Amino acid sequence: MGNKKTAHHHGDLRATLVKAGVELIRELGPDALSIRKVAAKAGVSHAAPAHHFPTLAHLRTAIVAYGHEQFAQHMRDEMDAEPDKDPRAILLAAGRGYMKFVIGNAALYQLMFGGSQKLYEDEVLQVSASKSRAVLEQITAPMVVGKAGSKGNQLLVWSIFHGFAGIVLNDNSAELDIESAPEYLESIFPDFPMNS
Amino acid sequence: MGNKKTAHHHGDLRATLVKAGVELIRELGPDALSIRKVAAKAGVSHAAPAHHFPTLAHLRTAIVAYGHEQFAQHMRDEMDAEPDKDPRAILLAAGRGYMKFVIGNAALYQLMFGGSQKLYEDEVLQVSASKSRAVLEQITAPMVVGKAGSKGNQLLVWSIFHGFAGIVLNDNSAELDIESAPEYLESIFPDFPMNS
DNA sequence: CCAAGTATGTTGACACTGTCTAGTTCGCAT
DNA sequence: ATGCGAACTAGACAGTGTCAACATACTTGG
Repeated sequence: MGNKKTAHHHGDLRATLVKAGVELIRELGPDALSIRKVAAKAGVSHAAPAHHFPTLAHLRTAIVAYGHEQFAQHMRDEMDAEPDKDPRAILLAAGRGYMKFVIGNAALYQLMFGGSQKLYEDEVLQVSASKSRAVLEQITAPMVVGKAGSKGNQLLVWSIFHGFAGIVLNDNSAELDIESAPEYLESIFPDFPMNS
Repeated sequence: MGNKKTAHHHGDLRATLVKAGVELIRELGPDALSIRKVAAKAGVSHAAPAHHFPTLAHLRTAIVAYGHEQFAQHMRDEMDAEPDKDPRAILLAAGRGYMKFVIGNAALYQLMFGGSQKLYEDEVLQVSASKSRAVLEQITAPMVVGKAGSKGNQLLVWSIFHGFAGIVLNDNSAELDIESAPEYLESIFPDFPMNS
C-alpha cells in the first residue's frame, strides 16, 4: 500500500501523461506536443487524456508547471553547491543553474517561457511558478535598491537571464555555443552594487 | 503602369499573403497562423500559397522577415526623434522604440522571437534581421568594452530588451502594464559606462 | 456484502490542419 | 500564333483537438 499505482484503470495516468509530454517535446520539440501522441506514448486511447486535461492547453500548463519545479531546483542546486557565499557569487550561481536547465531542457524551457498558450489561472502552475520566483527574490535581495525599487532589480536580473537564454536558443545570428552559455552569461553579467 | 498589381492571375499574391498573415496573427495570435486561413483571407484557394511558400514554415519566415523590417524601423524612428544625442539617450530611445513595437505588434513579436520554427537560412530573413542587428551594434558602440568584448555588450543590451519584453508579454505574475513598458524599461536600465 | 453511482477509459465522429497530386487557366516569349 | 511554364483550383490523405455515446472498474452508502 501507499502505492498509488492502484488507481482506477491505468494508475496515475495524469502523471504518466505529463511525463510522456516532457519526453515528447524533448524528442520532437515544443510544437510537436499533441494529445494523441502523448496518449499513444502512455498506451491509452486518444480520448483518455480528456478526463485529466480537458484541452491541450491544460496539458501544456501541467507540463509547464512540472518544468517550473525542475527549473527552480536546478537553480537551488547550483546555489547550494557554490562554496563562495558572497551575494554576487550566489546570484551568478543561480544564473549558472538557470542556463544548465536551459541546456538540458531546451524544449521544455521554450514551452515555459515561449508564447504558447497557457492557463495562468491554474493553481498548480501558480504554486510551481512561485518557486522560481522565490529564487529570483532571494538572489536579488542583496542588491542595492535603485529608483525602480526591489521589483526593478528583480525585473532587471530576470530580464538578463531570460533574454540571454532566448538569444542562445533562438538567435542563430548570435552564433553562441549553447554549452558555454553558463560561463558566457557570467562574463557579461554587470557588476551590480550589493549590500554587505 | 508601374503598378505591380498586374502579375499573372492574382497580382502579387506573395505580398498579399504575408500581409494577410500579419493581420491574422494580430487578430487571433501567433499560433493561429494557418495556410488555409491566410489563403481564405487573400481570396484564393487553400493550395495557392504552396507556390509561393512550400510549407507553413516558409510563410512564417516571410512574416518574421517583414516583422524585422518594421521592428528596426520602430527603433530607428524613436532614435531619430530623440533630441538628446547623448549615447545613453540614443540607447534608451532604441529601447523605447523596441517596446513600442512590442506594444503595437505583440503577436508578431512573439512569432519573431518565440520558439516557433523558422528557416534561418532564408536570405530575405537574414537581410531583414541584419537591420535590427545593425541598430543593436550602433547603440552599443559607445559602451566601454569590458572583458567580454563589444559582442558581450551587444548581448547584454539585447538580453535586457528581449528579456524585459518577454516578461511583459508572457509573465503574468510580473503584473506589468504593457502600456507603461517603455518608461519602465528606462527606469530599470543600468547606468552602463559610455565613452565620450 | 451488494447495488448504485462516479471516475476512468474506449470508440467513433466532426471539422480543421498541412501537404501532395492532378488538372486548369492565363500570360509571355519564341 | 502557338507552345510552354507559372499561377491557381479541386480533391485527397493523414493527422490534429474536441465532443458524444458507450463500457468498465473502483468506491462508497445501505
